[in-house]
Amino acid sequence: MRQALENPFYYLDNFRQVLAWVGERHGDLLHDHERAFLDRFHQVPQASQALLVRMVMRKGTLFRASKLRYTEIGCPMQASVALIEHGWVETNPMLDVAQLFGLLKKDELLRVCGNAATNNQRKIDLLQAMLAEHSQPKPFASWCEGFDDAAFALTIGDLCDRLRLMFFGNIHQDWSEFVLADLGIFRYERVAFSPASRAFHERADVDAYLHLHRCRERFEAGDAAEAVLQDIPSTPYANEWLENRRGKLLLSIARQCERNGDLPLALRLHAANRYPGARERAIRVLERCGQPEAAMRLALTAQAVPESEHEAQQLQRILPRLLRTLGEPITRRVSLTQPERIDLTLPRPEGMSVEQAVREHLSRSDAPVYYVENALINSLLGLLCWDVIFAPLPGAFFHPFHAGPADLARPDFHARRAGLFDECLSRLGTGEYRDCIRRAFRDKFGLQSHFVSWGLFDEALLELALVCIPAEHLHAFFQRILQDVPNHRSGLPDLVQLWPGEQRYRLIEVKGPGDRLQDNQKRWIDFALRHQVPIAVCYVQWSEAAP
DNA sequence: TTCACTACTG
DNA sequence: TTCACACCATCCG
DNA sequence: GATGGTGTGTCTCAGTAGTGAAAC
Ligand SMILES: [Mn+2]
Ligand SMILES: [Mn+2]
Repeated sequence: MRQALENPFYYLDNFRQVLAWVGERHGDLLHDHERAFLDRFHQVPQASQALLVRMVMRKGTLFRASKLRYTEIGCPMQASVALIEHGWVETNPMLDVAQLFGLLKKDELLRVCGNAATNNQRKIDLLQAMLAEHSQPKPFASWCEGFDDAAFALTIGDLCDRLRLMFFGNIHQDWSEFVLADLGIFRYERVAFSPASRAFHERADVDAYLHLHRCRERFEAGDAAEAVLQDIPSTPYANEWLENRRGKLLLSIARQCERNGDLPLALRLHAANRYPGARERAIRVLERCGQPEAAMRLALTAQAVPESEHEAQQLQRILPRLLRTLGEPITRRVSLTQPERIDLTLPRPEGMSVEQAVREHLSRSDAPVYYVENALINSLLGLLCWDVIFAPLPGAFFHPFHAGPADLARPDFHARRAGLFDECLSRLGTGEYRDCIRRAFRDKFGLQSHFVSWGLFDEALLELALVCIPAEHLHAFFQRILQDVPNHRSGLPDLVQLWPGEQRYRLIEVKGPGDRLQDNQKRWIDFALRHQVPIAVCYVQWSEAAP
């Protein structure tokens, strides 16, 4: 049964709220015709407004009247009149064969094209047959003579995407955020950000975001790299956030060039890209096209000032290989201290992961084991530093549906809040951190946070963790994560075992047959060994052969 | 007839 | 729009 | 065995209706 909201036009209210919000805060970033839409929208009948919003919220831009039946709207033909007058919706649109296929059911398609098509073939094969036969688009009514139905095309989808982007500051949050929040499915922290807060300050930035997004969609849809590249600016954006997005897209396009064998283009793109990881790819491409000297030069440049621990780690593998290629002497790497190794032979569990099997095997009544991966440490960090993470710094929050600050993944995330974080983490030195975490757990329970996984994390585990994990360890964990949130929030071991009687714990990374430590896991292991954090790697073999 | 998958809903 | 694992190819001692 | 790379499944709110294809 569906939950009931008292207002059947709830979605229209939400849409109006976005229009008002954007009009108030982003009015100067709108063109005249866009502002005119905001004004005129309120002047059409309510049923027409509602029908438009229903279309905006649904997938695609083409709809049949028979599929637009809503009790609160009534007759869609009648409601569409005002929308067509304003040009927001087009009636009887031209449709090519592919669009027609999206609109009609299979038996209807067979009626439309009474040719050699038979009911036996699948719909996708029918499309192939019809594509060859009908190349010209036709209006819906011409395709479907004798159908008692009409078709509409939404023409303001792009404008609504723009408004949504200006409201949320990203393209992946959609109109359903409102109703999900109203129903209590997603609950968000209330952040006291200033009324002047907004996602964008320049229209050109909105344009650039939308443009990059379209380019990415084309690239992911299979458009040729060269074609997409022609539309991506070749010079950096002044806005650092957008430049980051440009760099990320260029990195994935250049990697596709690597796969296609276009190494010169890949190298050119990587070399000009400041996005993290691009320099490493440039080194690898140079290595691959037989330029070990150039690869070595770039690798040494990188080693002098590595952009991240990840890059330094890659270089430790790349540099010896390059030295060998160049015939230079290799200094053997000193083998670092290794984590404790556990070898287990277990019966292959059915319907259970290898991590769960090890969890059950190692669990004791006085030392339970939890399968937490990144959730435990990140959640403790998110709870202790809740108020810092949700502090209303300029530009960090600008709508009611944030699970974290907008600059969470930026390099200066920690630096911008250094004082606040220092003060917050200092509580780990006094013992008041436990009550602080408990209080956040109770007060904030269920509120969306990028750091806190409420589902994988209950109060029993919280108490055990607070008893068993020393404050100094928590401090070291948190510092490392905050130093580079996107790179360091992952790679933590699968399991944690807690001995409340002895106030100790250990982390256990499980490796089944064929699995091996990943780079980010190795970096966490190195960290743990440096900080005397008990850590083990558990290698599992199956005691019987696979059936 | 059943089942898998998608779009839609609040 | 994430993260971790499963699996494959290649190279090397 | 070490390394690099690619593909896959898991997430997504839970429940419902519609569609199309496979099972029977
Ligand atoms: Mn894992
Ligand atoms: Mn593991």
